[in-house]
Formats: sequence, structure tokens, C-alpha cells
Amino acid sequence: MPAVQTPTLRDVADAAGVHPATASRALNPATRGLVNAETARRVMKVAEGLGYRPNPMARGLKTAKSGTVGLVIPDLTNPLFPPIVRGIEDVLEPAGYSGLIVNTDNDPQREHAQIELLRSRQVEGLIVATALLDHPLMAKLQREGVPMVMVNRRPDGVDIPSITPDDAAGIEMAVDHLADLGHRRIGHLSGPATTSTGVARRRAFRNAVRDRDLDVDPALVVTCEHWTEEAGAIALRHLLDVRPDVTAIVAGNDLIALGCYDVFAERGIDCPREMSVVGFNDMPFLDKLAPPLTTLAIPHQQIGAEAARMLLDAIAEPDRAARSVLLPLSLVVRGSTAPPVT
Amino acid sequence: MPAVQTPTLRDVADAAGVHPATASRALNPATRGLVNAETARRVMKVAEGLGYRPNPMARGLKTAKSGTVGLVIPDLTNPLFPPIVRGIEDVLEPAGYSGLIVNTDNDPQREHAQIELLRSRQVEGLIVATALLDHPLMAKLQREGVPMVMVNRRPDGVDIPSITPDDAAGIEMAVDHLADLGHRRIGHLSGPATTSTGVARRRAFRNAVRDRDLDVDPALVVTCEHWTEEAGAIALRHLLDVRPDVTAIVAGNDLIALGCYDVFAERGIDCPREMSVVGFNDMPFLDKLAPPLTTLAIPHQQIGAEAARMLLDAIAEPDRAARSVLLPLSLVVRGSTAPPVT
DNA sequence: CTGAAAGCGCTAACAG
DNA sequence: CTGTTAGCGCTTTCAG
Repeated sequence: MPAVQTPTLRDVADAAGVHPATASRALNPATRGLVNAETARRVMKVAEGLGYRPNPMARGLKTAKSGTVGLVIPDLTNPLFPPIVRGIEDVLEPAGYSGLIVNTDNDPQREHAQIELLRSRQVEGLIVATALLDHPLMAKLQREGVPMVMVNRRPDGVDIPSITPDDAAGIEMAVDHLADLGHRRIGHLSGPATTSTGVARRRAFRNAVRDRDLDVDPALVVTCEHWTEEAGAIALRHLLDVRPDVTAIVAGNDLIALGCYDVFAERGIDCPREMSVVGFNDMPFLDKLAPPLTTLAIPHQQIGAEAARMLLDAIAEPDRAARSVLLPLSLVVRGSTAPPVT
Repeated sequence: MPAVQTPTLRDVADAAGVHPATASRALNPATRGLVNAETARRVMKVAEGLGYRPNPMARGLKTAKSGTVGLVIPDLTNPLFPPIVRGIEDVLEPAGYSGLIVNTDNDPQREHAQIELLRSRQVEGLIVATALLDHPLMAKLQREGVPMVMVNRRPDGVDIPSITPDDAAGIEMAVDHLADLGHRRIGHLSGPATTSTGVARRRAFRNAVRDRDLDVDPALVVTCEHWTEEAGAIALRHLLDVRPDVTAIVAGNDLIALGCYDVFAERGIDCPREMSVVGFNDMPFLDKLAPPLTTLAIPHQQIGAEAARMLLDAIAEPDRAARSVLLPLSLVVRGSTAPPVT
């Protein structure tokens, strides 16, 4: 017969000799001022003694607030996301919120279902990392007034707060670095054209090579189907077929760069002697690769933290103007870039 | 004036011309049988049309079930966990459950607070990956009847279902592999003595070297303070100081093995020519290291999935006997192991 | 098979 | 400052 029913607010009130409403006021920091300081103290002590824990479902039912937000990511298994999620949680927790994570696997159907699930769980807002450039669902959610923040990517033409890397600046740094090393024929394996990061980096690359009088042959730019190792490998094989004289690669992200490593191994290309590569994101453990990958670092945890803060703001003040932030990047030079063999 | 209040069960009932109770029965698969098939169909159609979504808070308030479980992990940023979490979510979701993740950073205080948080959120059970050998909190939770499953590690002397790798078998495979290559002086950098995996692997290592007539000098076994790269590096430096003639290392896990790589770099040791290393866990991207790490692979997602299944069972039938499963491992031979230079 | 009534635990007016 | 009252949306007896 153990399992002493967890005490309810009534129990606390009874034990403290007050009405449940008073106990409620005393226990809630926001309304504690309405209560005699002495009574409040007593109630709190009793609550503590009984091991009282408010039931958020009951509270939520009354207040229509769940204390949860949804985190919509493609796949937790992609090393880019854990640090972001961690940053988010670190901000949500002290604010009394929890995050519910869902994985969409980049499948729009699944995304739709997962977001439905989150909404049915009464999440108060959404942090979305799966945005596509053209994303009707996001637009619809926004119209319905769901507080939202986009992370890493953002849809076109909707006024949703977002926190994204400064893709153009990053690509310029990468191209500058390679040009400084002496590279003239630089290729770009861009991310899917359906994502903002994909097109922004691609456009930035085109501009950068043009401005620096490097080889602007369109064949040097190949678009990957996905942000994956496999897609990166396929793209590089294709590029090498049409432009075997390329000496350096700017990869759309680190996973695509890893795909390049696979092709190097398979074709016996010596990186960085025969071919340089730059990644994007600075995922964990890149410094342990052979060779360690030169890449653009973004402050993952800070992104997450900032996104969570923005979302909490949006929840608190639903109709404040959407603020969007562009993250500064830094180039981390490691072993995968070197002067070309001329 | 948009934001049409999300429809409630009452709305559905009204629209279908039935009592809310009937609508409730019709919508819940478990009670649908109690309702005229025709009525049920009608109610469901109306619900669908209205875009009705049951409010889990209201339901939970009534049924004392939240449809959530807590996932207690040290740090999501540790690459071991995302695949496990993914495996868990993949089982929870179709069952109508969601997971709430908390990070403890291996801090008992924080763990306690986080578990309180989860309990106050009315989680129906816990999947715990932070178990220590001596873990009063776990024992207490078990006494209180909280459904729980341990993952990866397990406390001593409490009868809690767990799903852990077959540490002994794994270490034997590692030692066999090294012995077959010709190594006689094998070191072990074990995990903390406070964790089941730490002591089990350490004990297994001792037995393995004894049984194979290899060097059994206790100085060849060094215990790391933490399961981290840094701790691994420190331990290896210490080992090299006392036994510079060691030719191979069995690391307590992959992160500790990565610490070894750092020391190799710092002391100019050529791995695998001068020193072999075996890791444990087969984290992602180990195959891209220089050299690719030989390690023991565990089926991460499956662990997670199995743990979730066990927890759902425990929630459904609270007093069924605790079942524990030992996971088979496989040795993945890559480039970090080779015959010793004799 | 369906309706009526009650209540899960909490908060929010509204009185006092 | 505190008690009363009502009700969030749903499920679950209990009658009919």
C-alpha cells in the first residue's frame, strides 16, 4: 500500500489551514504578492514538507498554457543538431519550459504529421530547423498565429523571426582563404536548391569567384540532392568528370565535405596536396579527421539559446515585430586546405 | 479575428448531434466498441471535418496519464546518445507517447533536480542513461514505483530492468583481436569505477589477459576520472610513463580512445605502427578518423527502441518481473590496430 | 447503446 | 488579504 497519492493543492491548503485559492496564490511567485507574507511563508513551508509539486496539466487546462515548445528538426542523429538542441534546452529550462523534439527526416508528410502532434500536445510555440524556401506549412502556421522561430534556414517571403548563419560572409571567407593559397579553379558543391542555405551559399559563391577574377565556369558549381555524405560524394564525382582540373572545393556543409573525403579515398586523391576542401558548420570531431577539416564555425549552442530566447519573447508578446539575426561565422583553418600543386 | 478557437469535444458532439460522452467513446479506439458503429463513424467524420484534436492535458487530468516519459541522459552532445534517443522516439511516437529529454551533465544535484522536474511534469516513466553503480536516487524511485528502464549502465543490487552491452564479451573480443595480432603487453584505460560499464570492462580485461597468458601487470590498467577525451589523454600519459613498453590499448570507450589519439599526436607516436588502440561504442564518424578507429559496435538505435518498448511494458504492467537484456556486440576492425613492431 | 452528472487539480474573477 | 464559485476539456461511473 505505498504510493502515497502525490499531494494536491487541496492537501497543502488543508494542512496549512487556508483555502486552496490562497494556497495557489501563495505558491505562485507571480501572485504571491496578493497574500499576507506570513501566510505565504506558512503555505510554502507546508508545501515543501508535503513534497507538493503542482500538476502542470491541471494548470495548463485552466490557463491554456502547456509550458512546452516543439523542436522540429530533420534528424537528431545529424551532429549539427545536438548542440543546438542543448542550447535551446538550457534556456527553456530556467524559464519553466520543456522542449518536445520531433524528427522529420526531411519528409514533408512526416513534418506535417509531427507538427500536428506537437500542436495537439498544446505546445506554445515552435522552433523549426527544417524550413524550405517555399514552405506553405510554415506560412500557414504563421497565419494561424503560432509563435515560431526558424533556425539555420528560413523560408522566403514570410515574416518569421529567424536565426541563420551569415552564409554570404562565410562563403567569402572560404573563397578568400583558398584564393590566398593560390587556387584559381575552385568548385562548389552546393546544398539543395530548396533550402535557403543552399541557394544563399551558392549565390555567394558565384559572386565571390566573380569578384576575385577566379574561374567562373558554371560547371564548377554542382548542386547536391541532399545535405548528406552520399550526395556530396556523388556531386564531387560528377564535378571531377567535367572539370578534372579543379584544385579546391567549397562544400555546402561538413557532411558534403565528408562525402568528398570518401571520393578522395576511392580515387586516390591526396588531400590537401592535390585537392583542398572547406566545410561549413564545424560539427564536432572534425579536428580528428584525416586531414582535419578546414571549415566555417558557427556557435551552435548560442544559436539554440538565442532561438529559444526569441521564441519565449514571441510567446510573451505575440505581436511584436519579427526580429531576425544573422550569425557571424569564423573560418577554422585546419589541414584540408593547402596551396595547389602548380 | 482569426485564430478560430481550436474545437473541443463539445463542438464535435454538438455538430454530430450526440452527447459529449458519446463523442468521447466514439473517438477513443479503446471504447469505440461501446458505440453504435454508425454513430461512431459519423462522430469521427465530424471530428475530422472540424479538425478536432483531443487535448491531452484535459485527458491527462482525468486519467492521470500524461503520455510522456522522461529521458535522462548525461549530455545530448555526446555522440553516443542521439542515436539512442532517436531509437526511443521511434518507438514512443507510434505508441502515442513523447519523450522529454533532460541533460544531467553527470552532476548528481542536477540529475536530482531534473528528475524532479520530469516528475512534476507527470511523466509516466523514465529511461535513465546516467546510472551509477551506487545510486540511491534510482533505488528510491524504484521504491516509489516509478516505471524505469536503465540504458547502457545499471546500478548494482537493484532490480530494475536494463539494457546494457555485453561488456565482458566485448572486451574479450578486443583482447583476442590484439593477441591474435601478436600483442603481449596490452594496456587498459578503464572508465570511472563508479559506473557499471567502467568496472565490468575493467574486470573483463583483467580476466581476459590472465586467461590468455598476457602481461598481467596491474600498472597496465589505468582508471580514467571521466568518460572523456581529456581523461583518456591523461590516463594514457600516465600509462606511458610507467610502462613505456606497452604496444596496444583497450580504451574504455571511444572518447577515451580519442584522447589517446591526442597523445599520439603530441608525442609523435605512430598509430597503428607503434601502438594499437581499440575503442568501445562505435560512435558516428569514427571511420573518418586518422587512422579509422577499431572499436566495438553496439546497435544504438535498437538499444533505444528496446528500452522504450520495455518501458511501455513496465508502464502497462507495473509489477511484472524486471527483465534485463545484454546486448551482443561486434568488433569493427579498422585502421587503428596492427601487429606490434617487434 | 446513449445521456446525465460528477470530477480530475488548478486558477481566475468576484465578493467580502 | 482571503474565501466562494465556477469551469478549463475530457472521461467515467451510473442510469436509462
